[in-house]
Order: sequence, then C-alpha cells, then structure tokens
Amino acid sequence: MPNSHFLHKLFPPETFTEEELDQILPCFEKVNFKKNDYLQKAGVVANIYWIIETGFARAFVLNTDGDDISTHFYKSGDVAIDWSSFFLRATTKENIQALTDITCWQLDFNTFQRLFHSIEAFREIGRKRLVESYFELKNQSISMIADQAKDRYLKLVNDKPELIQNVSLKQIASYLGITDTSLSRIRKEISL
Amino acid sequence: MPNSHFLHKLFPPETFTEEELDQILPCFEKVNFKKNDYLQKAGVVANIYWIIETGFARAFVLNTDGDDISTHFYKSGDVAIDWSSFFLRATTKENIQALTDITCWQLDFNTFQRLFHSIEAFREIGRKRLVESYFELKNQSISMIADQAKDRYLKLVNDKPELIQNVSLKQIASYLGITDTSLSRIRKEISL
DNA sequence: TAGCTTTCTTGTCATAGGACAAGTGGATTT
DNA sequence: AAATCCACTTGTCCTATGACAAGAAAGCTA
Repeated sequence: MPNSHFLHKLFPPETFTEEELDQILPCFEKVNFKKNDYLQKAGVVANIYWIIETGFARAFVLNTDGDDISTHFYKSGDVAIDWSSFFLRATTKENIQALTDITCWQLDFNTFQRLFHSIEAFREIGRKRLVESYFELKNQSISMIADQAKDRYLKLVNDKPELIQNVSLKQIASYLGITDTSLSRIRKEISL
Repeated sequence: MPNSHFLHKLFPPETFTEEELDQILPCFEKVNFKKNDYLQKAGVVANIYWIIETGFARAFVLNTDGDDISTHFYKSGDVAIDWSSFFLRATTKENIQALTDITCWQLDFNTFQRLFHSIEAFREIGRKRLVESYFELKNQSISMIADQAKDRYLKLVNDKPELIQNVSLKQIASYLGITDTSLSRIRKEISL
C-alpha cells in the first residue's frame, strides 16, 4: 500500500491534512525499473510523473550528430520528468534511463491535474518542485558561461558526490559540456 | 483602466469567463519605466510579476569577477521575472533593466497567489508561462553544449531579430557565453 | 583462465575562443 | 569645432578544450 514512509516524507503532515493525504497517497503507484531500462523515450508526450525512491537515473538528448548529451541526473527524492513535455503536452526530446535498479512512485497526467486543481497544498508543492528545477537549470546554465570546466566538475562532485559512483565518465563529461578525454585529464590534474 | 486591448490578448475570452476577467484584469497596474531604469536589483526578493507591453528589457547577473552576464532578454508579451525568487521567496541574484522605455502591467505576489489559487484557468496559464520559460532555458542550455558560438548567434538572430537593434554587442556576447571581441569577429565572418 | 568488450587514460596535434592593447568612428558635451 | 566618450573592430599572442588514435585497465562471458 502506498501508505509508505517514503511518500509521507514528500507530503508531510505539517503541510497536508489527513484527509488530503487520503486523497493523494493512494493515487501513487509503485513501480520498479531494472538498470538500463528506459523510463521514457524521446518522441512521446511525457504522461507520467515519477518520483524516485531508490536508485539513480539519467536524462539525455541526442544532438544532430547523434552524440548523447546528459541533461540531468536524478536521485532519491527527485522528480524524473521532462517538465515541458508533461505540462505543455508536447513530444519530448529527452530520454530517461535507469542508471541502477530503481524503485519509484508514479502518477499519470490526469491524476496529477485532478490533485493539482483540487488541493491547494498539492499545487504549492508541485509548483515548488518545478521552480526548484528551474533554479538548478539556471545555475547550471550560468556556470557554463562563467566557470571553467574544472570548476564545474568540482562543483558537481561537491554537490552530488553519490553521482560519481553511478555515472560513467563520458556521461558526466557531456553534462559538463566537455569530452570524456578532457574530463579524464581534469580528474588527473585534480588528483595530483 | 486595465480593460485594455493588451491584457485581453493575454487573457482571451475563449479561456476565461467574463466574471473571471472582472476579477483578474483590475488587479493589474500599468507602470512605465525609462530606458536604463531597474525593474529589479539583485539582493531583493522578487515580489512583482511584470508583463511587458512595449519595449525591451534585459536580465543579468554579476559573476565573481564582477563581469556582467546577460541571462535573458524580454520583449512585448514576456513576463520579466526571476521565477525562482518570486515563487521560492528567496533573494534574487538577477538584475532586470530596461533597454528602452517600457510600459508594463504588474501584479504583486499576494495578488498573484490569490488569483492562482482561486481561478483554475489563471493557474493553467500561469504554469504554462513558467514551463515555457523552462523550455527556453533548457534549449539555450543544450545549445551551449551542442553548438558553436556562431551557430548560437545565428539562431538568436533568427529567433529574435528585434533584439539585435536594442541590445549592445557586449550584452549579446555575454548571453552567448563569449566575449564581445569574439562576437565582433563572428559578425564579420558572417557578413563576408 | 582466457578472451571480449567497454571504459578510461594518454599522446600528438589542431582550433575556437580568450586576454590585452591599440585603433576607428559615431555620438554627446562644452 | 574641439574634446570626450562609448561601442565596436582589429591585431597579436595564448590557453582550454577538441579530434583522433593508440594503449591500459576493468568488467563480463565463456
């Protein structure tokens, strides 16, 4: 039953009434993915809102040369979703793939909408998650302009040390906007 | 009176009932800024939601070396705001400055919240605007990784030709993540 | 344990873009 | 008109990072 400890952390009793939780929690469905499974493939309209409970995932797009560029890494507590596709009902260019075995809780778009429009606290928390993603993306974006690759890497290691264990060098490199070769050299330089 | 043609375009009668428009439109206040005026300075919590009717504005941050980096250009119809500061109630790092004389319509945070939580169509359109900003930022961010400076510039010229008339070379260059010198050379190369 | 395959490292050389400094030309002030 | 200023251009040289190719290491599979 979705009366789990994990979801209670995401929807805390300080913010939601018991009644609201009775409406919200049963809507979530627990799902498992195996390492390398795709949660979402490019070309579809994102219709599911996934909250990761355990494991890691990665979002990536393919550029015109077919190179794979990591756009996001997800860990426990994160919402793994292409916000624009989900909310604008447009086809996504992003793939989301499990980096490890994953358990998560899902909600489809219509259910999300129903809760969003009927429960004020739900929409506050939903909007907050979206805006936090926006904030993170903007910081990353400014960092691409203002910082050297080495500094971006150090920042990433500092902010999300768990990632380094679960993500290949090449996938991290494309997220930082550099080649795997360069990242390898940066790592070497740092370790000296 | 805010019964203006402009606001009606933003809140069309297909989407809003007459009654809803009577609630929404009078909340907007028309404001003018002179060229170079600041709509917002870094360090405050963004408390106003501005929709530009005429004119252009620019958002920028200062990096640790004190260099000015353009983060966004706003034109008619755009919402000039730091979403994260406005919704997370945190101090902003962004400055928003008028590039030309500007007229716009403003709403404060509390009024926005009241409308957001009481009118379903208002929150749909509000969320849509936020998500569209997210989408644009993500595309810009991927472009920083996947494209050369020259291509980013050509894309910008193509997408927002009006900007080129109103924004200095240096301000465009920092938005593209390059120096004014490089952008000057890119322009020369293109014109050949 | 031997063979594959994938991931990471390293070498060499090439290039986009940066740093800095010196113009140029148009606009504004006196 | 002279003086000043600002935005832009151009020259020279430099550096971070890319491209490509050849190892080395680390997992898997048999």
